[in-house]
Amino acid sequence: MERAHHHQQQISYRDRVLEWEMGLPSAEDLTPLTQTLIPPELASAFSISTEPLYRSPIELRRSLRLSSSSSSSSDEEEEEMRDQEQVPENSARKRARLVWTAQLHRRFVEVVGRLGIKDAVPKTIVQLMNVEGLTRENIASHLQKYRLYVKRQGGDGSPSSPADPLFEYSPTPQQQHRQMVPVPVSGMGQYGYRHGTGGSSYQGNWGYRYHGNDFQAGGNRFG
DNA sequence: GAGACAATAT
DNA sequence: GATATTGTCT
Repeated sequence: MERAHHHQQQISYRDRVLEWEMGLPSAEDLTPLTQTLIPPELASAFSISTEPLYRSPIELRRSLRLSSSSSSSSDEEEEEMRDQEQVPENSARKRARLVWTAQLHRRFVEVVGRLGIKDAVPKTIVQLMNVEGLTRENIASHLQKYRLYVKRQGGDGSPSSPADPLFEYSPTPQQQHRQMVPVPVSGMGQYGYRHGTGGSSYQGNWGYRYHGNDFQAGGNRFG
C-alpha cells in the first residue's frame, strides 16, 4: 500500500488536461461561444449583432450601427435604437454582465468537477474553461453561489477526489432543443434587448424567456 | 495577489 | 432575480 501511486496532487498538469479533454462534452454539446448562437433572421429582427462577442464596447457599437444603418424607417427604428443607445459616451463602461447559459455552466461544472475540491479555484477554473472574456471574478462569483448550492443539496461532504460525482448537473432534455440561447451582448452595459411591450428595461428581456440553469435552493423545478 | 465568504449594490 | 462589487479575513 505504500507504493508511489498517484498522488492526485502530483499528477502533472498535462495529465490533468488530457483527462479533462477526454471528458469534455461532445462537439455538439459545446457550441463555441464565439459562434453565432441565434438565427440570422432573428438577430436582425432584434438588431443584434451576430459578430463575435466579448469585444470592446466600442467595436460592438460600431457593429450595431453598421448592421442597422441600411434601414430607412424613422420612428420605429429610433425606438429600437434607443434601447441600444444606453451606453454613455464618457463614463468608463464595464463589461457586460455575464450570462451563465446552460452551456457555460455545464462547462464550468465539468471543469470544477474534474479539478476536484482542492484545485477548483477561480484562477484555475478560468484557465481550463478557456472561454474568451470570462474573468476570474466571473468565476469567483459563480463559484461562490455554486458552492452554496452544492452545500444545500447535501450531496457532498465526503469525497475529495477529482473524479467527484459531486455534480450531477441535470440538463433538462427540453433545454437541449430550446431554440433561444441568449447571446451575451457585451459592452452595452446590459445584455439582450426588450422587444415589443414592456416596462422598464433595466435588465433587458428577450421576448423569449431564457430558462437558465441557476441554482435554486429548496427543490427541483424539473417537471 | 489570490481565495473564501458575507453583505451589499446594480 | 442574477450577477457584480466590496469588505474582511486567511
